[in-house]
Amino acid sequence: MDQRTMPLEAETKVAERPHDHKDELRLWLRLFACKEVIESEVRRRLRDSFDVTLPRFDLMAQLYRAPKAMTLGELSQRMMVSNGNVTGLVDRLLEQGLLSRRPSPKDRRAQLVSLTAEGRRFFRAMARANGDWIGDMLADLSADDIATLMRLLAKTKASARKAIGNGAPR
Amino acid sequence: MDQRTMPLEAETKVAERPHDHKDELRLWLRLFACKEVIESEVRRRLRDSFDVTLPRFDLMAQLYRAPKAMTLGELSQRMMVSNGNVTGLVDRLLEQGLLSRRPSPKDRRAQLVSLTAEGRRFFRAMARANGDWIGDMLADLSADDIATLMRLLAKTKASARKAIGNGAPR
DNA sequence: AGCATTTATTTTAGGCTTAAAATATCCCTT
DNA sequence: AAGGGATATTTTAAGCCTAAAATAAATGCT
Repeated sequence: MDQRTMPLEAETKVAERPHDHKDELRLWLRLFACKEVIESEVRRRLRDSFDVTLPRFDLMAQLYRAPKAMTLGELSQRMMVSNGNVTGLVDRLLEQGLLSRRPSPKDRRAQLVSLTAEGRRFFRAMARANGDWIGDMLADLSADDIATLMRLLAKTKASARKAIGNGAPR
Repeated sequence: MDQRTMPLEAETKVAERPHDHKDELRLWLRLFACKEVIESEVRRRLRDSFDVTLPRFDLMAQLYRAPKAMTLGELSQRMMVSNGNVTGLVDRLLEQGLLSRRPSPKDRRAQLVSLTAEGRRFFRAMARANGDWIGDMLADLSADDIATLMRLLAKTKASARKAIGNGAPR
């Protein structure tokens, strides 16, 4: 990388006298707390108003926005959760009559799931409420605040991915 | 609020033609995704390097930073999780010898838990590693970026709390 | 003292989540 | 066509998490 200034500094920075990362840690804690406040309220309202959990809402959102029926594998990828997780969620949504399931015509291992008519209606109602809730909760942010946050959170995510290895492996 | 233009607009805004809150929703999704990238990596590394879960790490952090031993109730309040949750976490940490437990001298219902010497050693090692991980993951953010994010995330949290009822009930 | 209320904790029932193992099927190479 | 590796899904075991009910002890009121 970039070692135009003081090669010795570059060495000692990591090995000898690491910073305490205090500001970064505080930022991480604040990010987490911020997300926690919003998420826990969304979960509570989904439960109270619709008797539904956030994971089920997320799964339905994926299906609602998808142009076609999806396999469980596609669902688990898009939701960024494990396969086994999706199996259970789909089972429970099937029981509720919100999803339908049919074997994939191309692959006998796979199954295609999609929302039923009732599932679509139900999701639309939830999505509208969810939009209102988020709009309310973020109402004190100006358009500028939102734009700045969008930019800096994208930068944050990119930085993390880079350090992790996703997106720019060392 | 600000109604210098078109008082009618202000009325219809909520009741009749609510905005779709698209920007707010996108911000919420990005905040969530950002947190998810960092958190899942921290969980993975805690497991791989220390064979420990994030909730156990969090619980130990509370005890480490506290000046005195704490009751389970205090723990659950500070961690913002349910009482029953703490019961299980404490059980498992006791099994591992990282915590000790004694009856409260003042209240026979309550118990005081604190880190054992081994628990303190172990937590210090984890905390150091955790600080390094977060420092690495957020390395591309400038001091300015961090300051701006701290400010706007505080504003975001305040806005959400206000809408929820915590901090400025309607 | 006696009784109701509150508080600290545990238990219970149910759902979410993962990693790893097990199944079933597909696809490619020979 | 037969075998071997890849892929889609389910199962399993373990842990996290909550709300609500159950216990046990403290507190307050009369």
